[in-house]
Amino acid sequence: MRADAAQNLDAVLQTGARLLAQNPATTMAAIAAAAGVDRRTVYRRFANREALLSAVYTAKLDASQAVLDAARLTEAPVAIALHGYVEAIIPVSRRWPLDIRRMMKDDPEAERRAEEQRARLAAFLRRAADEGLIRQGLPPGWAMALLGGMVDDMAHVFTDIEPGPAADLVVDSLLRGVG
Amino acid sequence: MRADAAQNLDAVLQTGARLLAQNPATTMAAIAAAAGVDRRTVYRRFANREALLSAVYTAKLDASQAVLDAARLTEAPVAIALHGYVEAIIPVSRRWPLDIRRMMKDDPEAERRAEEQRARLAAFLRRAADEGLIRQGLPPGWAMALLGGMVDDMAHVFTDIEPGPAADLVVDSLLRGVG
DNA sequence: ATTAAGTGTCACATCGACGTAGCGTTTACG
DNA sequence: CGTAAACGCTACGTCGATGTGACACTTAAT
Repeated sequence: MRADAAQNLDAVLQTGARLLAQNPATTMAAIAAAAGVDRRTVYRRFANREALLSAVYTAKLDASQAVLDAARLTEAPVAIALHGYVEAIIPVSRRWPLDIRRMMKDDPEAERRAEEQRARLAAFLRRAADEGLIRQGLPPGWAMALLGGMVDDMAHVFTDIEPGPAADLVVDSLLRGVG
Repeated sequence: MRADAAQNLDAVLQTGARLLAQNPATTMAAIAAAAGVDRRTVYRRFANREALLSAVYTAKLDASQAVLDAARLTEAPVAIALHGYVEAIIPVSRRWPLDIRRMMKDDPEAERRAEEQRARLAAFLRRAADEGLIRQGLPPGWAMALLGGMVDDMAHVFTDIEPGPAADLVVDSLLRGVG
């Protein structure tokens, strides 16, 4: 692939992720215009809208999978692993601000990968509970829901906080609250 | 208005809120079908799609405003007011599961009311910080983001937890965390 | 029972988004 | 340089959603 083509493709993916996050009904024409390319160029890379969506999902899933792989969730001390994971996943969420749950319903492969990644995180949080970092007796999934929500807020609302301090605040708020 | 007409209108509003929450691009025909009504009937009550959307927003804003009015946020002890507010807002969020931020961009009046309600809640949380229930030194809006996220999770993910226990868990997790 | 309000159905026009085609031009890369 | 790849542009057909109109029917309320 030619260098300019690769750059255009990346621009389309990035821009598409950003616009589709703001409005899942964003048109192909709007994405093309915002990416600075002709509408026809988008169709040259992606056969149809579905294919573009799928490519954006894949890009996000690849990035978050890389974070999971690097976080040593099963070996490292839980507190360390938790902080490292949060600090690394925030930039990914900022670069690919898509809402997974809402948009992947019609893409079974993406749904499968997302579910697998959720399972890995859930296993880690179970370990955290077993080792006493997280309290027992909570509804299953509650800690994960809180963690996901805090990460999303940090990624998309408090956009001017760097990943490091953001992870500090998320971990502290999750474990000790704001009281 | 005739009684059956009122019932149909309510069904359209309820069904519309539910379907539009799942998918903001839900078609008028789908809403009408799910409400058990002909498409033409929807257009008799609401001049166009915009008007239906606006009516759904208004219904949600009315309900949440009633909760704010009843919560005694400026007089009651902060811990009591917080718990009461959460317990009362969860059923509202379940009945009108719309994502405010994403959908009201083109309805200035709804946006204004939503902003006003956010301001009332923010003022309450400032009082909570002044009185020591919430820690100082947090980024502005962080406590509110956490509270909103927890309420949404409780309303739409943990749907089988009653409002009372749900409020217990939200307040406890917000103030003391899950560590 | 009467009546007016409300509804369902068939039909129609409009409009925007999708996806495709051809053609001339630009540009990266050997 | 030369060339093939990539691009921009204009145009076209299709399709689904929106919104409207006319007419016959049911049904709530007096």
